[in-house]
Amino acid sequence: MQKIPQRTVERFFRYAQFLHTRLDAGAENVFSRELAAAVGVSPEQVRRDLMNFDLRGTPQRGYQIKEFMTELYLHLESSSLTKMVLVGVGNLGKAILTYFLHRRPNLSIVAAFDSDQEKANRVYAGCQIYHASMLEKIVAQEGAAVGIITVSAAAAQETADALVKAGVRGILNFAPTQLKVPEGIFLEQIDITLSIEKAAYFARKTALKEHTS
Amino acid sequence: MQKIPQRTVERFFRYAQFLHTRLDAGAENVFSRELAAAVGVSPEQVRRDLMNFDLRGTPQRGYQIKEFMTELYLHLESSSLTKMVLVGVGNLGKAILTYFLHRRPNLSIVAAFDSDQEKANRVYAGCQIYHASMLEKIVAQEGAAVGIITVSAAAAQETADALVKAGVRGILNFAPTQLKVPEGIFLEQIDITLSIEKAAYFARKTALKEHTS
DNA sequence: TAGCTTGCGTTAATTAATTAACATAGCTTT
DNA sequence: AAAGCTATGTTAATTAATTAACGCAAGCTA
Repeated sequence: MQKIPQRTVERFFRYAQFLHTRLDAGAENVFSRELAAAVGVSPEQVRRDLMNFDLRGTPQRGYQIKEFMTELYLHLESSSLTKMVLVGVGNLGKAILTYFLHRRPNLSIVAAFDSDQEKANRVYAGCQIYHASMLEKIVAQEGAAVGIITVSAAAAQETADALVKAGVRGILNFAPTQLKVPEGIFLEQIDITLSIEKAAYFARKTALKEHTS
Repeated sequence: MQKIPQRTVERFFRYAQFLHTRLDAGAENVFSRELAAAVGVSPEQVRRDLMNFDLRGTPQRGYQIKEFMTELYLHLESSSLTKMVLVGVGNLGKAILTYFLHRRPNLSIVAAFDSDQEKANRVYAGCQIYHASMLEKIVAQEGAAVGIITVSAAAAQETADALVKAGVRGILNFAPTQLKVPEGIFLEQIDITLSIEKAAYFARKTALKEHTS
């Protein structure tokens, strides 16, 4: 199986999401241009992505949605359960716990951690919260594959180190710091503040363009 | 002034963040390799980015941090205040309001909106919450440039339409749907669920690689 | 059944972005 | 003051990703 670039994988998940709604709506077939419109890319890009699959479409009908989804799930390996943990039960952490609760059947946040003794030994959104000192033990015990970091920037690196040490293979970092992780560990950074700043920047630029044109 | 690609702008903000900490630590100069390590890119990339600036460094000293920051702020236009609004005061919306409160001096969330009558006419994290029906009026009145969408996927598009109609030029969308906005409006999508799925996917891939190697 | 339409599948071209390479100028050292 | 070291500034090369182009097969129409 060939390695698929990150951007393409993202689009795969979006295709899957859209196909799900189409299937619920009773549709059996779908065209590349519909997928393109739903995901915000060009039809050519969709067809290009589909070269990764063993899937044939036809003119007039497009692709069979069921076949398409079978192929997608095969590649995305969504059939197996992936366990995740969350570290840092602040506002953002709580939001993610609530938001993500039972949203995806094959993904589960099996434990949360916080360094605050007050927050530990409680249950939030159906998720058990432990004290941070228990992190390595429980992550290893559960065999969690992904760690979600929602602690402060100052504590993010040591949290990441602990997660890696405990055996996770992927990290999703919401703290506004660039983390260092060993080779082979997947790292995704989501810096909300940075995104807001970026949006503000380009919004201003747009304003400027209107004035100068 | 030449147009700067989105990726580069992101790095600029990260440079700014790092330089701020260095300046606080009493440093006066900085090398490209230090910036590179802090931001997670190569030193060549840093120097390449700096070609956008009118800034000279020297061997042995690197770049003068103060000059660097002056140049950065000039390009990022961080001196002017940008007003933003947030729509959807759920868990995520509250997290962002709290998280972002006074974090950046030149960015301000001036109002929040929710379709729930219960939530309206209250103040959360120092931010006035209005009923959604007030959106267009207040956005236009305040001259907000950026809208942050933290409503459900179903309500996201109509929210975006209303924001655009009211005059915002940039939108940051946290709802898991691809939005359509007119040409010239900046759109940034942050799909947390998608990112989590992606992290799970690559974490599994990494695991697989270890078995087969 | 012949011709026409339509949208797929693939190859090619273009564009963007990253990485590498290297000449240059400033500082240090002796 | 000359030689050597160091990290910059820039150009070139490479790589990745998107966009365009177009032949082709499937089904519809008459």
